[in-house]
Amino acid sequence: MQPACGIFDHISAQPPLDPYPLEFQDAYFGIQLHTNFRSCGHGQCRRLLKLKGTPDLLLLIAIDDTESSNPSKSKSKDPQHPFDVTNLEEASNMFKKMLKQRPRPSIVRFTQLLGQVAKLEHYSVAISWYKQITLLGMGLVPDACTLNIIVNCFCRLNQMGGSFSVLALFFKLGLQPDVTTLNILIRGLGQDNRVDEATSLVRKMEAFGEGCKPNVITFGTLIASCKQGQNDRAIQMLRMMEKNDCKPNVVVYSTIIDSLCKDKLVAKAFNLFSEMKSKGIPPNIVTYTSLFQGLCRLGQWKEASRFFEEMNNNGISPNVQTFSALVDCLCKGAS
DNA sequence: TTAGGGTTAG
Repeated sequence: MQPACGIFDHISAQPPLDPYPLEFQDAYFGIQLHTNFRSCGHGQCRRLLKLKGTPDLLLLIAIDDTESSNPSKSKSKDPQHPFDVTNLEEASNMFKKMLKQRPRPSIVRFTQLLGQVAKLEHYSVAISWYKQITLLGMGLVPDACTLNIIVNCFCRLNQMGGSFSVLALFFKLGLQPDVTTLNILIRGLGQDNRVDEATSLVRKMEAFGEGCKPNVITFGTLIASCKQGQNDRAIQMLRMMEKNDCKPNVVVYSTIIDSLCKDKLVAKAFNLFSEMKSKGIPPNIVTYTSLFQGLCRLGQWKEASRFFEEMNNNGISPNVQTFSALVDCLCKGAS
């Protein structure tokens, strides 16, 4: 319960988890109440609320752990081939089938399906199905994979209160969030224009325990959350990651280069381009396209043409984005 | 042992 408390001093969540600091004891019920209870009025939800503060949930977890710790039992249950659902209807049919199946499929199997639904961008559906399978009546207890998917679904829906409720649930269930969990939250905060909080979270990540050290994706996400006009901040973050012994890669550099080009700071972008090459980080088609577009937008056709040639000489072939950028500039009459 | 996170156009 302890590692995250300090972090919440700097992250504001929304009801029903106020006030801080969180004790986490209401987390499980909080998320149900937050997303389900108000609208559904089902008996199951009422029962859930009545159980608040009792050890029933823990008992249930203990029962589930006993079952899943028996390898012979769990192995025979589920063939582990991935689902091949291409649309929501197929996924929905599969979900209904799984609900009727006896013995009931494991949480792993349900998690696979939730992951597919989330990939299809049906985030609300994934959350709704998650709630169904974790209601006490079904007795399935989510694992860290399940929760990561749901944290991401809330983030994608721009419902950060829901995301942080699920983070609290990690602790409630004795699960360890990992760097990916936190990266998802950082992305969500950034999209919600809460870059200060995202930065604060990055600085405190290691307090979450082992496996939560910020990585190149953490910084890449944070840098990508800097909107136009925040290039200095993005570059500061680049330096911050280097100080943290985290080597920037082509994605990190390309993100900043693109942002500089969009702000017409093409010379600065080329400085970073030189910097990355001097560090042995080879630019890719994204890097080249951003710079090429930057030159085209300024109407620097000679330079653009020379740069296009350089790109080809370096074995990078233009793609549809490269040509679209060119066509767009020509149509808009940059000169 | 299943899944989840960062970059380019219009």
